[in-house]
Amino acid sequence: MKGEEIIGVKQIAQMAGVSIATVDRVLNNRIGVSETTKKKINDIVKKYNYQPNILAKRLASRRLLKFVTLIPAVSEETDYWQAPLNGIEQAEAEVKPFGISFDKYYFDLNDKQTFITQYNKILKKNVDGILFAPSFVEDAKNFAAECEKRKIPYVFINSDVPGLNNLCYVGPELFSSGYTGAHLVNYIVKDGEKALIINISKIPDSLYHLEEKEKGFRKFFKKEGKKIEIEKLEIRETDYLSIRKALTGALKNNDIKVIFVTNSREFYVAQYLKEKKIKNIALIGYDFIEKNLSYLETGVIDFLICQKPKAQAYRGVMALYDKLVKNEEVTKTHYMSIDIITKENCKFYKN
Amino acid sequence: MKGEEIIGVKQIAQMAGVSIATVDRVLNNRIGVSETTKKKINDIVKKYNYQPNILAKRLASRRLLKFVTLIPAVSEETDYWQAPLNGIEQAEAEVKPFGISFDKYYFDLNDKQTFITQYNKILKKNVDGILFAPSFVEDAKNFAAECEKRKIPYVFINSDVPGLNNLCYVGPELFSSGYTGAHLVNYIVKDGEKALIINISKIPDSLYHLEEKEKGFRKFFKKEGKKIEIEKLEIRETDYLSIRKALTGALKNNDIKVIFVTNSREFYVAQYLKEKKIKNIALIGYDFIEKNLSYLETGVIDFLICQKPKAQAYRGVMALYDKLVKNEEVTKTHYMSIDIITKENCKFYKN
DNA sequence: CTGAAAGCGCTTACAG
DNA sequence: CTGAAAGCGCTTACAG
Repeated sequence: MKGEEIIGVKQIAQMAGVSIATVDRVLNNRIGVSETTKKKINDIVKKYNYQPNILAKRLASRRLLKFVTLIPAVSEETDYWQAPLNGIEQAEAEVKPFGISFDKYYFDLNDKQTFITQYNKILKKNVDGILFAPSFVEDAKNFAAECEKRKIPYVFINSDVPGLNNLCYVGPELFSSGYTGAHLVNYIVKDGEKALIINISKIPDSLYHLEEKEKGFRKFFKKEGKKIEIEKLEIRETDYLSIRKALTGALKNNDIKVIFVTNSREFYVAQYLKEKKIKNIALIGYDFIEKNLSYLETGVIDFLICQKPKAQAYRGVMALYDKLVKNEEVTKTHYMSIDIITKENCKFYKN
Repeated sequence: MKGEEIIGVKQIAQMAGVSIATVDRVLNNRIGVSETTKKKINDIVKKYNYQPNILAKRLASRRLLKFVTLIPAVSEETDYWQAPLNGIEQAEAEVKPFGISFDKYYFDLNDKQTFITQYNKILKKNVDGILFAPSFVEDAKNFAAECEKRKIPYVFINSDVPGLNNLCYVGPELFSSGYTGAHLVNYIVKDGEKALIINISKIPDSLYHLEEKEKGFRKFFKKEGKKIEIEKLEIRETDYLSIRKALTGALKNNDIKVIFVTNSREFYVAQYLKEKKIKNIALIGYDFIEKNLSYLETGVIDFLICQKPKAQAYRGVMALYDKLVKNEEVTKTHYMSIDIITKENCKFYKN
């Protein structure tokens, strides 16, 4: 910090009166050094605040690392997972020169078995770090257990599975995102008026996540002492026709002021509102995906709550890198910011 | 991309039937290579998509780079500039191992002369890249001209000065941030009701920026065809007493529904509203600074519009790095996202 | 216009 | 338990 001389292994070796090979052994906690020399070297390291040159380290080390990622495939239904994939690729480009290679695996969000098949493939390989989306909670736990058996650090993105020894989690804090959504809703509904929460999903595993958001949403009004009416609609299909039918039922003879969709499927609701030419219902939902953006721009959707899926994956990979290459401590939980996107600021948003 | 062999200077030299020194000359556009060999080498580079190993490059190059930054000092009045400083320091830590050292200079936002004094000091040194906040437009232009004379690339953050040959600008797009603010206001005021815009500043140079935001703000209502009344208050002092007086005048016998402050000084307005126990006026302003946050948390301030000042500085430094170290093209204008911060999502925000 | 050699700060066998 | 030497992929003088 105060402009000290920068020293290297050579200088340390000289001062300690040993060879650089011995210094290297101490620096990297390799075995086979007497306690006396070890201490002598460590003292010098401390005194001069020696910082290894990471460039030289990676260049000299012929050891290559293999990172593996396992996330949902981009599907026709949603291009959401394109963003995390982009984040992985950005990280890949950045750490490639440091001798790290990537293997990318994908599973089908509608087919739990594909997740299992893929993780079994991964476990057969020689990998140094894993990043995955634990979309199917139980299977994710099994995968995690296998990783631990093999002492492979693993990182979660997008959703967390508490109670495991993952290196870290990078993603949203769901409760607060629902809570934030409620604040926005609060500018739109008045006392006595109605809001409608809609959960659209056919994967049982995702219900937990949706309900966390819902809890946050409800908590806001409880805490603020607002007397709005909250209705709820569960839709267990993800095709427009089913959703259309459900909405027709729910909105009939009903004076809903605002709809809060707990995941990225609000484009279906928007499609419905547009089709029926309903203009006096505000709509808030999640995620910066193509289908939502077009409705945001035309004003059918009022707010999108987003959590930088690209950055999630990028940071997740970098956590593995920090741990395995830089040997740094990693913060276990890294919550993303809760971003509020409107028609006006969306063009500046980096998803 | 398709798992080709990774080749290095050695392989290229071998294939071209020359020495690696010659390859190096071509790769780095140094003089003294015949056109024939140059072409031969470039063809191989292209054919194998040779990517230089940046680690080895920096390690081998004994050339050190000096980056200089010139930003406002953190003052009693506002800790805003702490964030960009943190961003610079983060970038510094990251690129230090690549042989880059930093000199940080500061000026007083209330004293234009300090900016001039500092930049003259900088110009006397041997520097390779400069990042600065062009708060005083004319003086910034002079500084920029000197940089160009010396062929030193320079980057702007926080506010732009169009028409110059800066390497890039990283910061907000002001018009759109005002426009976004208006959208939020629009949920609060109804037709026929009143909004108040307040510009608080005593630096004439900053007025341009405030007015850009104001233009965006007004444009929204014009475009949406909303018939709200917009009043405006100019305050040319930045102490509470002056502001208190101005507010008392402006709010007397007036039914303002929402106040939009065009910079970070809304904490003064919040202080006033709190003091006078006025609860039915919503307040929107700029910037994630301590003084605003406390009012945000108690609900006096409804929304804060923020633009990641830390990331601005970080990205600004990295632009110099990309240009000078990686020899990459740099996008000239890099607008930050326009972030909407509420009581609920503020604790997840990374300013 | 071109090449042989040393070196950047580390790690990695190998030898003792 | 320890050291001498080669090498990672580049750049930098120096010599021709």
